[in-house]
Amino acid sequence: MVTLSEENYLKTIFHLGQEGKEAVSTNAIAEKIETKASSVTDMVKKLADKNLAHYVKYQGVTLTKQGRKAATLVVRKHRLWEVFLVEKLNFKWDEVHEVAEQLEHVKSTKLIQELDAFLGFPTHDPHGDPIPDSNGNLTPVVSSNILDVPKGTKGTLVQVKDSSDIFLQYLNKNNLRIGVQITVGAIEPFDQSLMISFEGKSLTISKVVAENLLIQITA
Amino acid sequence: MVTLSEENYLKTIFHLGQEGKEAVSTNAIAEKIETKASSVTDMVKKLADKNLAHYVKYQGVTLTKQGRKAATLVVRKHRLWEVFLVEKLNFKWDEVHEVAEQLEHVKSTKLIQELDAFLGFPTHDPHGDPIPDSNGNLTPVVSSNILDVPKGTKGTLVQVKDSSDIFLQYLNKNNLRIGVQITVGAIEPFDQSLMISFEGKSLTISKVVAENLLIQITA
DNA sequence: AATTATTTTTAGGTAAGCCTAAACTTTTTT
DNA sequence: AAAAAAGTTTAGGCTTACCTAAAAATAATT
Repeated sequence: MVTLSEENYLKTIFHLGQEGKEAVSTNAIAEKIETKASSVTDMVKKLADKNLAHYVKYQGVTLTKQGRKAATLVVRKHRLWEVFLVEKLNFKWDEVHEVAEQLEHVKSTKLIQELDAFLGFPTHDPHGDPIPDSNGNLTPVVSSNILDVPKGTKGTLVQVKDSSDIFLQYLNKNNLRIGVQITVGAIEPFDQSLMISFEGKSLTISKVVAENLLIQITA
Repeated sequence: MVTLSEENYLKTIFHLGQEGKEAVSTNAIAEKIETKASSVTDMVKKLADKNLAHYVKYQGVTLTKQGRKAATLVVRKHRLWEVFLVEKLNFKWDEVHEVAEQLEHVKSTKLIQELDAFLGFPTHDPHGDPIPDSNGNLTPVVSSNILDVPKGTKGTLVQVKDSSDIFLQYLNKNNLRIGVQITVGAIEPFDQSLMISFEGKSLTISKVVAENLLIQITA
């Protein structure tokens, strides 16, 4: 059995170490989970004992195959619940996180299967993040960072990297939603701020904002 | 803050002491929650400290106004989730309990409000139990035990008292569902088994079964 | 009413998951 | 390459929610 707390650690290691393959430091986990490094050391030993993680003292943690599967299944549940909250219960994309954090730990295979079907087998959550399948496999979104494409590129906003309330609220205010057609404009050399246009309007976004927008090139 | 464990105790005290008004013994709680009496004593002291229960040593527990409200809100969530599982996710009424036990502890006012609306403000769960409103108020089902009405009485099956999987599966097998029109027949004096007819067929049910069926008299 | 049986509480302990403070590694800087 | 800084682990504690065994109170029986 994987406890609620263990699930949160697995998920965090997965997210921090690009799908759990790269070693993640104790401190990084501690910061994300808002706990102390010493607590992380304790837990990581436990995960290693249970064959969910590889752990070498002072060298960081990676997930085992088993650990990665457990992690993706939590991610799957989290993202399916997010879709449910937005599509069925009128939540805004900046309101779903906290509730999905709780719902993701509910244990029932039937529940998640039926939820998936009820939602029409969605492939992405409200932030454009891909939903792992029931085996825990995950197809990465093919997309480009809006800062890396040449001026004049047109594309669809498919994913936002930062899912914090505050960033999503900024996007709301500016009508930037998943699915909008964006034309990339010029980068200001001084501060790397970027001009984009969509839905007939133009908008200048800072470098920090631009770094978090991923588009799928259409033309 | 009320912990998950506290919520389970509150709910149990509520159910065992007819809406929490009647004193409930330590042992009764222990049995229901599948724990030891000594653990119950510990917890009940904690609930009293938090002003959620009245507790007099050796005399059992009742809920305070505050405790009763907390309990009914958990019951409300439990029953709304049961409706969701049956109506939207194709669960059978004998499959919902375990999952609803987990979902009932998710904390989010918006979630439960929106879920209620999404389900069309249901008044009863799949077993016919009334759903408390958002203030925790609960309208009891007006109904009669099928054993207490005279031969020839017609009524609608509105509630089943036992919600255990095994009992519900027995009802499934015999096509007894909430809503069926039942005509009450004769009681066998020897073992108090009871003849009922519905949907054109007759069925003899044991006393134990009959005790758990509540009908609303229609004629 | 006294004894026995049952129920309940108290006392002392355990595991999970967290904490602080001190010790130890690794990395960075000089 | 030594010293300082940063990161990590160990040691020892705390709290929650359990447990067992023994003591105390209530209820049932004779």
